[in-house]
Amino acid sequence: MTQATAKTLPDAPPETRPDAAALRLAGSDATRVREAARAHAREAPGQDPDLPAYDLIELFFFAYRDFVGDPDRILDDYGFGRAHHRVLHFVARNPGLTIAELLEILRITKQSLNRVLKELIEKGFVEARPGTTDRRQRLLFVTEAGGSLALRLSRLQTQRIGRALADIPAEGRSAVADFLLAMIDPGERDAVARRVDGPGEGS
Amino acid sequence: MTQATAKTLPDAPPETRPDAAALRLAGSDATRVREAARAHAREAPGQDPDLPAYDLIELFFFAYRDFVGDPDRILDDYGFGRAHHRVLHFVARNPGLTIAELLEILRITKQSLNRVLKELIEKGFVEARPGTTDRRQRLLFVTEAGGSLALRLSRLQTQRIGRALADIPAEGRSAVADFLLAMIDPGERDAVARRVDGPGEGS
DNA sequence: GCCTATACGTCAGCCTTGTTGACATATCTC
DNA sequence: GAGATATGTCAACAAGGCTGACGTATAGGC
Repeated sequence: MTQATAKTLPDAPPETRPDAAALRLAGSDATRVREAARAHAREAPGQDPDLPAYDLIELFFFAYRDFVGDPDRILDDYGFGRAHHRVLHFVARNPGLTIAELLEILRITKQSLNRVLKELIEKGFVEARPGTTDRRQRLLFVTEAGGSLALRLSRLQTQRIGRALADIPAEGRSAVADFLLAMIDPGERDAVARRVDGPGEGS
Repeated sequence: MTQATAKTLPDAPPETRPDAAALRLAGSDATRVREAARAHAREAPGQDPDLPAYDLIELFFFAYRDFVGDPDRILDDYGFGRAHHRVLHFVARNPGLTIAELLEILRITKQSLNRVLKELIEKGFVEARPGTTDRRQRLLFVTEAGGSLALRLSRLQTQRIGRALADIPAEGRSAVADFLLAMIDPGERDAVARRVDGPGEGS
């Protein structure tokens, strides 16, 4: 997981690439240009696609890396990876989830899902029961152990989020949530929004 | 394989588990409790670790997935993956970057790095030159093609970010940046902040 | 001018987690 | 009863992490 992007320095087109030293020790001219571009980018963030939002791109990258890093360490003790985490999380959050629904959420193949799901079941963290109305389906639930682990991992991540939000005023906090939601593909935004707040019930 | 390292998996007594139907069709009592908890979580997001911030956890997950999904499609045409993207990005952003520095940023092993870096060099997207002061080092630069690709990918991601920020007021935007920065491990926050705005120069 | 530490490359093998393709089984629906 | 659907499974493969071991060139201290 994990990823980033790229860039050509606005003031340094690659073909004109000066020497290494020259680039690194770029004089005050280049510095001034860069400063101006940066200031502009701050006013109209992402509005001008010619000025990539390098700051947010990289912040997002590093933030996400640390965000998933917390659980990773714990999962390791159980012999689980991120894939297990995702499955465990969504099953915990959506009791009675169907295989098909889970595949839809995770967007992986059933073979990939089955590998980790099988392990979660064998180790007693997840349980599958035949559907009541449609007995071909397998409804997924976390066991007590699974629920505890899922909760523990969620709390870990929640703590990091809590620390990050601590110094942010209320309006800023909703801006963060709005931003994250708006980063999602428009087509699935609604589905995610619905799933995110209150999966247990239509409410 | 998956072995629970030196750990006795806490057994999950299936008998304690409530029935599937009971869980899914939880009555209005449960619904009311859930509503209350959700409202509370909105006021004090992440402050109470007993109430996981499920919304932000999941939003972050889905947002990041779509965020890296854009470049993925393009990279595919070049036979590159996310690993290539990361390398290309940081080399483009930090001309003259050293192998050691890149390893530091990416936090992967040199063997992993070398695999993708070699491909990027062979395909003419990245170039390595011996260091001037220390000739053991290899200073990395993007070629013209590399710069273009990097820029193209950054613009793609910038567009998504721009759309996401479009409806967010100025204060909210800085809150987003603050949030992302604060999500990063405190220890490396400074290093990232420095790298993020203006890697070319100490400025 | 050595000698050691450092920067980097490389070979070999392993793991996780994703993929495709083909096929099996149970159950639902018409 | 026939066909669609939900799921499981076998086999093979790829990307991108990892460890361990070892090789080479250069820097730097003495």
